[in-house]
Amino acid sequence: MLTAKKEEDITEWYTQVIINSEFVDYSAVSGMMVFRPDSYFAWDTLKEATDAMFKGAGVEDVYFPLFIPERFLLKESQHVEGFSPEVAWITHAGKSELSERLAVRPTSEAIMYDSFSRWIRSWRDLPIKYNIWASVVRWEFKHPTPLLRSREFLWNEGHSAFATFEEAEAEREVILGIYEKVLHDYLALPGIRGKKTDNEKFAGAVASYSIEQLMPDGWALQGPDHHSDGQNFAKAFDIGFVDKDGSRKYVYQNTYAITTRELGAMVLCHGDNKGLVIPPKLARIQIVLVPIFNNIGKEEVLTYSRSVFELLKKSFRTHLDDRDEYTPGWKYNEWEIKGIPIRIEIGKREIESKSVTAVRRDTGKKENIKVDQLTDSIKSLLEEIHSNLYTKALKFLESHTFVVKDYEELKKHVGKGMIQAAWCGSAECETKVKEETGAKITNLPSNAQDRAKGEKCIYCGKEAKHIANFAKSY
RNA sequence: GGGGCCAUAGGGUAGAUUGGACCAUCCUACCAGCUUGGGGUGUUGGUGACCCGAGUUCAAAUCUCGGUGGCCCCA
Repeated sequence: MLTAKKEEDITEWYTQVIINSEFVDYSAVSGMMVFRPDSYFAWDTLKEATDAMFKGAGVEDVYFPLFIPERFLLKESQHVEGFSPEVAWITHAGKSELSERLAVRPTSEAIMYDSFSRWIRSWRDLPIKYNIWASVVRWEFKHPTPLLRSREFLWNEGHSAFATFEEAEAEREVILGIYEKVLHDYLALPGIRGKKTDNEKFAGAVASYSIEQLMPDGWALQGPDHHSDGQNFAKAFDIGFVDKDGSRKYVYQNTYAITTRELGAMVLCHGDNKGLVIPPKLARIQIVLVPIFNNIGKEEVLTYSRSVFELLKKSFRTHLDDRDEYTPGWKYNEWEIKGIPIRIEIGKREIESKSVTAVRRDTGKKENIKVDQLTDSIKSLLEEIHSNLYTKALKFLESHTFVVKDYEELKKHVGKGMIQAAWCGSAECETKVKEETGAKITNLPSNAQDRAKGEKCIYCGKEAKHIANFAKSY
């Protein structure tokens, strides 16, 4: 049972929902969590869908070691600086101390690029478009939250190498397009695509782009991202090739990722005071059948329920909840906490009218559906649920995106949503705003940049170069 | 990075100020049975816990120190 209300205490609500729904659990290791069947199914589905799109874009899956020799991690200075405070180290094997410490990967550049440097010889070896599905460990000292900030999380790590800067740049559109499609089609979540500022870019990158998402408490969460590494890593790891003209050049590289954090975003955005609301495509169980009987009509109801179950099972992930020890009302509540998209109630009335009663998780609306139209009706109902979830999330994002012209106005909206304001591009102004308001620049929204012309910086008043999206951020 | 609060069955709690009567309270969960069944049925019986280590004491869930873990606020 949930006691916290989402609109009153969202952090307590979040904890109660993910635990009580048996979505995830805490583990004995601080900051590290357990994916139970429902959350792992959702991730696995997301992963398979993303992977299929990657493969469509010519990306190949590989796997690299979990451990990275210390000397590799030290090769790119910004990279080291960014990650070293959070690295977990392997120092011993059994009782003997290792001659060189091994880092548990916080990200895989250092181990992958050592191989890249040996594999790439000629322009004919390029481009390389590799991806690994893996988990990484970042020993965060901020208070960990399951899915949103875990010390170990699952993700994809795309790593590409190109002969030219132009080719590398062209990849960004493809990958971010895939991520937006995954967010839209599977998680039913919108986002704001844009460039990160130099302060906020990935450690070692030349430029980072992200999809920023807005949570119901008015805070922003960084979603999937894509980084242009330029030749930084290529120079540090000596990834060179002989070009057509006979000269030796360094490759241009990109990296990109989507993580299990998205499941946290899904919980926050779609969930309600009854529990989780899982978008149909990510639901391990899409439809749950609850037979309603008393001792007299029991067999009849169960027989009818089983026939409906056999029918639905052919097209949907369906579960028949014929447990005898719980009442229908109890079952309704349980499946609602778990966020199952559709509940079907079957009792005497439904048998008489050769129908079922379907109840939507997202709206709670009940409707009677004749059995001979069941498969088609359920199919469109699931689609409706998905698009309703997306539309609601999009409306929330739109109604909580504030375009502001002066600093006082910006301050008023901090913590209440995305705040778009003109910015001169200086790190000083960015830092001052963050210090004074707590809001940072999440990114520079791609679709808003044409509005920067003629505007003045929200902080210093000098000529603006960008429209920046300010928000308090997870 | 700084400050504060907390730790008792699977979950939530009482017991602590005043160390003893506590083989530790209550709700929930779990197991067995009966009952019930269109929004968390009722009932009987049962299972299950004092975060870890050291100290003080005749006696520690309770006091002291250390550790570990969790939560909140500020940067």
